Amino acid sequence: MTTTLKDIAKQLKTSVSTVSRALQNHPRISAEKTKKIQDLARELDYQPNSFAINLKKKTSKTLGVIVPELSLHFFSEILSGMDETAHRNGYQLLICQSGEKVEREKEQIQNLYKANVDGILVAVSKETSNFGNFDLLRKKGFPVVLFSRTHPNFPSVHSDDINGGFLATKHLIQQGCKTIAHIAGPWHLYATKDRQNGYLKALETYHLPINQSLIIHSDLEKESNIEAVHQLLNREQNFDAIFCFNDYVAYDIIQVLKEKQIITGKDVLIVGFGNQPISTQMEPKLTSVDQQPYQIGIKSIEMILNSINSKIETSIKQTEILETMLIVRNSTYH
Amino acid sequence: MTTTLKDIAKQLKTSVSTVSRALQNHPRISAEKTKKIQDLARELDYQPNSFAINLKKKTSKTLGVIVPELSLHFFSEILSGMDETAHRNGYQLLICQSGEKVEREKEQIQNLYKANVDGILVAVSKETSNFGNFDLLRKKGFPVVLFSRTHPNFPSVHSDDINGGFLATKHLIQQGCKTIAHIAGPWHLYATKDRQNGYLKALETYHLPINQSLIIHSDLEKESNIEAVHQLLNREQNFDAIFCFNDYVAYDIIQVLKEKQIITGKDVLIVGFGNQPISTQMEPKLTSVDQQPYQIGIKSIEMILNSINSKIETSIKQTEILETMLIVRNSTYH
DNA sequence: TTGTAGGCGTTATCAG
DNA sequence: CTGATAACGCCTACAA
Repeated sequence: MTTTLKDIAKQLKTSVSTVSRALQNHPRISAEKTKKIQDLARELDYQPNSFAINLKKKTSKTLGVIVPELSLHFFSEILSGMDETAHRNGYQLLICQSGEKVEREKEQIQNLYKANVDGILVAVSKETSNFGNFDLLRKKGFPVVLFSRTHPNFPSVHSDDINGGFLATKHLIQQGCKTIAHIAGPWHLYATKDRQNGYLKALETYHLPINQSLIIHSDLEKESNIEAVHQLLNREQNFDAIFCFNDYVAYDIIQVLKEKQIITGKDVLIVGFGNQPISTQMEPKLTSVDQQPYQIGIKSIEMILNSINSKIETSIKQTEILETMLIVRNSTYH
Repeated sequence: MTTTLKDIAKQLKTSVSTVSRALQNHPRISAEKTKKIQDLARELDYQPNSFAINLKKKTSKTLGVIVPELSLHFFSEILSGMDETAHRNGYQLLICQSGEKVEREKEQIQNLYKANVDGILVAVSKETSNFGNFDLLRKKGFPVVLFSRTHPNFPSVHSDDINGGFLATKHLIQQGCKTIAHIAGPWHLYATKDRQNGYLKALETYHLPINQSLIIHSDLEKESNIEAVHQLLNREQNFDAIFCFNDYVAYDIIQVLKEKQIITGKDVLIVGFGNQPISTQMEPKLTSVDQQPYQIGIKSIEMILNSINSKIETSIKQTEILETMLIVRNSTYH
């Protein structure tokens, strides 16, 4: 049996409320009695029942987090930052994954809501195009923060992908490249537009022609990536660089180039995005844009705690955009 | 305001208990009334208050999980399996990390315990040598399952590292290697002993001499790994293969060999352990022992649910050992 | 300074 | 079939 306030009260022949107060160091309880109570509590290894406290206080000090895929390094890095920050603030994390399925995502939102978490953070699944679920929550004044995979209508934390795309492309231009291709992601991801816009902006800024046939969209699956390079290779016009939507795309691309005896970093320069572990593990090491996932985690928690703690209208649209930076490695540097 | 049973009762001029029963499809409530109540509940978007239910039922349908590092792929893969299985069984996961610190681990155990989770799963931190915290919990009859980083006195789920080491070494022997070095992990990890024992067993089985100077321990940090190869290279006697404690060690080793113009897969064969993404991303691709982390996650949850649901003494020592298998790639195959 | 009483939202027991 | 009533463990006016 776990010990309760009542147990302590009974043993000390006092009342539950006195015990409760003593344990909270309430000033109006005599020092003597307080000590006695606290000692006994320690002795009996008293643990306040969180259910009762939650019920009373209507708060669980728990936040729900939904990620598409727990095992994607980018997300686990974010979670790491979240965990750190949440704990520093006395919160715990109820973490679950959507598996990139809208249905599952919806279900998880329900679960978390039912579990009475104090707020929900989510990186939306690839499939999600309808944000009704989130809107419903917000309508109820329930704190929601989107991170990484976001939507302009919600409080969000994500990296500055536009500038990331710009930096990547600018770097290629400065390395002397004239014909820079871009393998873009699927349209429904916000990041796709942003990275592509950064790419376009750099071309404009440095007065290079924009050629739509140099922009190829991939659904990010391996086959699609390979198909994308082939498309580029089959054009009559040559290219001397590729800015890839992410590091995994870059990896796949480079494998194909290798087969064709095209040397990355010399014949063709490649830049990835995400600065994932793969970028330093592959050969050649990949120049990539860092997104500070750990920081994304920290900022997301801070934002939601902010909206939980301020009784102010939580619907103020808030967006935190984290700086991206280019990490130069051998794939663009000979 | 969120709606409660009382609200519904009031509107329908009935009692709270009737509403409660109707919502649970209790057989002794008239079909008509049940329908009316359920309809209104849906309309008002009634959500049962989990705090109250938990308080009443003394169970939270929540499991606590502690991992050393959320962003290590091996663990996030395990978590993925856990999440899947937990949800299928109606449980949620409170996930946190120890950062490989005993202090932090202890704190997290306390947090989870206070949060009234129904059980705790943990992969112990590297620093942990004293299992007192876990013993305390077990003494109270509190369900604890260790996974991956385990201890023989507790219910555990981990991979068959002995056989993994055996398979890896046997493979090297069958590839014709005669002088096989082993870069082992730090002693306090159980896996270290197991993998090394597997290695020794294979040498014995195939009648190869055991040479202690071929076994070098590393603390798994990069410097330590590099130091380890150097030690091997400086021996008077040559070696033709290295079985590494894990894939990251293998990666570091291979980098050093490359610098020395020693060709992996030809001059020296290398086997890693873990079959992590890095093993297919590096060049050459690494032969490695797969540990089925996703399965570890599944089995761990099943084990703890088992001990939660069976009122039988939870202290039955239980151990689930998952099969390992060798994945052959270019680092041992020319 | 301390105790009593009521309530948080649900469930379960016991009458009716 | 339905409705009080108590209880889960804790907190907090309000009294004393």
